[in-house]
Amino acid sequence: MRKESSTNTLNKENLESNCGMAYAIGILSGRWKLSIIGYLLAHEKLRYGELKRKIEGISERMLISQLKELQSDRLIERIVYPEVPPRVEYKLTEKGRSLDHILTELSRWGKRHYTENTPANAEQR
Amino acid sequence: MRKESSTNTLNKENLESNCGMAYAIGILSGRWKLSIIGYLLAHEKLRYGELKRKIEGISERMLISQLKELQSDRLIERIVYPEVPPRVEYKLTEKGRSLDHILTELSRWGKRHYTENTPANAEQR
DNA sequence: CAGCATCCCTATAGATACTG
DNA sequence: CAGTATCTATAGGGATGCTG
Repeated sequence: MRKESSTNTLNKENLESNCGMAYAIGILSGRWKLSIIGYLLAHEKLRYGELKRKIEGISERMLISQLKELQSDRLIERIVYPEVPPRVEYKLTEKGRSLDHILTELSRWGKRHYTENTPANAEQR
Repeated sequence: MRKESSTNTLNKENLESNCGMAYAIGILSGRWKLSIIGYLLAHEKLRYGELKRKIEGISERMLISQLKELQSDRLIERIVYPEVPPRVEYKLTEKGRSLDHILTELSRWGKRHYTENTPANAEQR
């Protein structure tokens, strides 16, 4: 797994029996990662600034760190154009794109269950 | 979405276009949720103490809170037996179990890509 | 046994200002 | 434009002790 991605971890036992899952989840569950992936699934290529504008609410710090993690996990690719007003584009890698199917299914699952959402113990908190 | 689950959020724009996904991810990305779901997929029914022992490393505080969230999202069901040494069992709901397929695929995806893991910029940090 | 309350520490992420 | 650097607040989560 990543060094200390911290948002989502599975313990050792589960890692052993379920490392694929742990890996997938570890990779996918940063605060904004799925936003980014989602936009890149829709738009093919996006510049840093475009992402920043689309994911309004995210700080530059977060955007960069999430992009770096995604890149380091080889889900996205960073393309630098050596121009004078610098230009950087991000796009999904083959690996990143290969998530499309699963994410679509997950999204479908979500849609299917989103409506029937009657929390059991909503009164808590 | 949940009130302030905070671990994983999608912003408004993305929520609109992708609310199913956001819902799914919001539900699934607590610190230990997938551990719990994983064990319940494997074991059908587990008592509080069993979970605590299996997910060694989790604190009671966390276990309870994750269980509550899962329950409140109707992924798991809490069954209380009115006995004198109290007994509580947790099991997946139909909804929870319906994730099996996707989680299996995700796990498979993870396994497939786990090995070919050569981080692009591992030297960062 | 199952779970809640409290204290407290640390990592995470927000804001802001700066650079190649 | 595309990031970095720093500073700080907050809250997530660990440890501990208590209760029905």
